[in-house]
Amino acid sequence: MAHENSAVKPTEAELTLLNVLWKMGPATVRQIHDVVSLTQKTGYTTVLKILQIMHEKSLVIRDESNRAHIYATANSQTQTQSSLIKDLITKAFGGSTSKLVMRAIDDSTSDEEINDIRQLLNSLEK
Amino acid sequence: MAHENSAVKPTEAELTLLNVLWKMGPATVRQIHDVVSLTQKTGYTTVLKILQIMHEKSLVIRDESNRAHIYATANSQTQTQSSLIKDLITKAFGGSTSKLVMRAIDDSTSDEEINDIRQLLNSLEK
DNA sequence: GACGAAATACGATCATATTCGTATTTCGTC
DNA sequence: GACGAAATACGAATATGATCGTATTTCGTC
Repeated sequence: MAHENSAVKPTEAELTLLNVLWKMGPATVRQIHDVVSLTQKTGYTTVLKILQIMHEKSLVIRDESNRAHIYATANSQTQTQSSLIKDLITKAFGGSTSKLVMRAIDDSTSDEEINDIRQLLNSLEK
Repeated sequence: MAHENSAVKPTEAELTLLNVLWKMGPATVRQIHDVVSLTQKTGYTTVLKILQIMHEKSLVIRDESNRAHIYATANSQTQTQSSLIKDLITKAFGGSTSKLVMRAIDDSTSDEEINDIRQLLNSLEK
């Protein structure tokens, strides 16, 4: 059976906030804005508005029991990453996961990263 | 020195047309529209307009020597794929290529694809 | 219970993407 | 060189995303 939310692809601004939430865990708008402000000049109400929209889309959940609502991601980082990769594979790699992986690896990856990847592959072997 | 076009990220509609051009090679608007029409109900002038915008953005080049202009991609499929992957790695994987690769591989890949990937890794070994 | 700080809610503005209708241009054929 | 088919050019309408100003609400403190 399909998930109701699996089709919702976050926009760029939304993804920025999801990244913050994945790093911090549940947080208030104020806390999220403080972090975002370190790297961007985005207004407080802009962050608030985007979070409200994300709530409508069920990209985040929120605890309204206190005055300052506490936001948290509705889906795990892993789920969202998978969804975004899947989308890219479909739209730019003709549906081929291996083509995406090969392109990613070809594009300058450090020896350390190559090792990480090889170990994962070995662990998949029967 | 930087490439003037390396920063231009195609939109979704644009990527659809790039896919057609990569498959067909240089083509007229008519030819591109015919292919797109197989899977979508998009008007001829819509395809034309998007190609014109892509030309302004230098995502495509065109030969205007004949009445029906012939469009071709400005960048290779590989370059564009790399650019899109890089963008996703930055925005959703904290800049880690190996994390993206691991996620892609974890997400249900066929045995055949796993073998393709492993062979690529072996070829990278010294 | 009034005040004020800090929060949310709301709505307007601006930017970009997408779509397509209509106008104009081009060129082969008669 | 006029005609018509088929192309491009142009502009408008619509949708979505991003931003922020202002209004309203909330709640602790006096």
